[in-house]
Amino acid sequence: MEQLNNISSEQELIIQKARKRIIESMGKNMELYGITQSIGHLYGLLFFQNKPMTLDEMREAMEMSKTSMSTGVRTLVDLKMVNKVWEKGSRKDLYEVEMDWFQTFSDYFSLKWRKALEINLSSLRKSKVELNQLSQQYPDDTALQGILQTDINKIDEAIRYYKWLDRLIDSFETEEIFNLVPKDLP
Amino acid sequence: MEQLNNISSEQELIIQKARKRIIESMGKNMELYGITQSIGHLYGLLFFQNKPMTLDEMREAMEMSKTSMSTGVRTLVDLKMVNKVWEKGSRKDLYEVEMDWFQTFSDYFSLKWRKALEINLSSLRKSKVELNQLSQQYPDDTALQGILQTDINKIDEAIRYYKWLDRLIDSFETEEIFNLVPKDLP
DNA sequence: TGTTTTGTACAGTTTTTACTGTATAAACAG
DNA sequence: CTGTTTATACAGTAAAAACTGTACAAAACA
Repeated sequence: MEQLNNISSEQELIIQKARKRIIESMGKNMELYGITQSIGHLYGLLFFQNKPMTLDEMREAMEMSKTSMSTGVRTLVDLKMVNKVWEKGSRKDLYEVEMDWFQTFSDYFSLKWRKALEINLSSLRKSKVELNQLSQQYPDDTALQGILQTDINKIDEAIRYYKWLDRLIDSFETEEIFNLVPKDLP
Repeated sequence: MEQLNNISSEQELIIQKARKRIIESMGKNMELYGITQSIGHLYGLLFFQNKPMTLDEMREAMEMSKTSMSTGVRTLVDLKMVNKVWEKGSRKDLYEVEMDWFQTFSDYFSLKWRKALEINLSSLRKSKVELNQLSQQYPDDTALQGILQTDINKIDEAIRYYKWLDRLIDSFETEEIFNLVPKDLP
């Protein structure tokens, strides 16, 4: 690891232990971000690396295959948790963590939430149209109307929720959320 | 399904199709809530059921084992997405969905986020103490101090992020979030 | 109390996901 | 252009998760 060769091994041990605690804690909790424990661990490793890392360095540190490092780091890049960086002279790809966790957090949940929102909202609306058409077709069928009204009410309530979620996501994407819930207390 | 026997089979078909689209859409997106597709599907089934359901009814509708229904519905109850309800006369357990999706959403993410927050914050603080101690022990070792400062800065930035997340979760739990991002636009 | 019904623990099976090693395509240096 | 290095596609294997059926314990009823 980077400049740790300038200090005593006793000191290094303490630092490594302190880092390891955090890295493993990250690894455990990264399932929240839908990533596996070992990819979470990889993230933690990159977090404390003070320079960009190559796939071979990761492979060595993680004691895993290069293929796993390649797919793992790609996942992290897709989630914008890690960035690919360029360094002249090196023909290896280099990666480093995105240090802005506020950004990472809002990127991740914006992405996931919006994906679910779009699919669900589209289904809800399509079904609502069909039920409304059926309703207009048999306006005097009270049994039918009762059922339809129940379903349409549920759909409307769901749509109401998704409209709210849409605005919440907007507040993440525009960073308005940091006005509403400030990064630091005054 | 409940009162669907009072209407023509042609009408029922349209309703079932409309429901099915939504249920399957839910099933697909429920992985966001860390639940499997079939449990998501079960949730969707319960969503359109207009009365509480027993395990046996679920098993029949889902064409799955009763054991799976038992574990599946238990997962949903743990996540507060489904409630166990009591009905005199029946000695079977009955379940129905929590219809307040705002509540479901904030319960789920409060729970998950807070769990991760507590574990990570605790590791970060513990490691920070150790690094600070090491720093005070060798105040003149510039190589060491450089490394320590870098690590401590990272830890501080992470702590800053978690403090923010803590306040965000608070706003979910106190429902203050609905003042900041209102459920309905005026 | 004994009898019946209901939910779940547990072990075994199937399916899915994570991971590895090799083979190959793409990128680069000379 | 040729030779070398690097990342990844792919097929196979190992590990994990989802699901099932049986067997049993807890609860409800008579």
